[in-house]
Amino acid sequence: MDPIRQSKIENRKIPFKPLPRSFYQAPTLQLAKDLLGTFLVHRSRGVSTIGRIVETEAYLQDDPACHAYRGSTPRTRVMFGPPGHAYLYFIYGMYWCFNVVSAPPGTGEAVLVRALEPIHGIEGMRRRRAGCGKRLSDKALCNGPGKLVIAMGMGPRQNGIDLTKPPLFLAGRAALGPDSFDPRHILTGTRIGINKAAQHPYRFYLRNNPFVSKR
DNA sequence: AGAGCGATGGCCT
DNA sequence: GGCCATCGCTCTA
Repeated sequence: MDPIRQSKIENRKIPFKPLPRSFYQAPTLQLAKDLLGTFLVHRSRGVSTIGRIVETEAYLQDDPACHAYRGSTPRTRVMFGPPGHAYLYFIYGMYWCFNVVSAPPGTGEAVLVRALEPIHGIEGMRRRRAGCGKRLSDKALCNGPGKLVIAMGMGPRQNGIDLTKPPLFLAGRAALGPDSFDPRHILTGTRIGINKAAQHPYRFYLRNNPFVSKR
């Protein structure tokens, strides 16, 4: 995004409104595509951090790669709850990953959010992501599931919370105005970093988008 | 540009 | 005890 447009977005009063519960009632594979182009908004201590979703992965109940494949456990309990809630899990002893719970209660499915385009609160993102002391580029802030959780100021506290109201919610594709999204730009591929059921085309991302984790 | 690898700790069998 | 929906660094090209 060009710097002029960027500063306009940074300066405007935040008009973003939460999507309703009905948005999350689509089948999980459909929801994974519907989430592309929507805005993840986190309001914390009076400031908003916003990223636009550019890459997702679907995890289905009958899918061996899905955490819920073997049924509900203490960790996966929220995946079996109502759709439109946050599921965050701890991975590799270091990182948290953010999912949108989908499917009706009793069915354990979710969509992993893998990458965001930074939209608002970018300097805050850079501060939270600056572990090594180097200044990260905008492209490097949210191009991975562990990275975006850090950049957005999220963590285990958000596990299980309702995404249809602040402080953490999604806003529709039109939030920046009409024509800011073209569904024909959605590409499909295989999921990243898994071994089981690796052949399923359950990854979705935007063509030529510089903020996805991997082309 | 891409392969290899260590860090690090919870979860589940 | 093995696995893991990751990341950042180093080494080779």
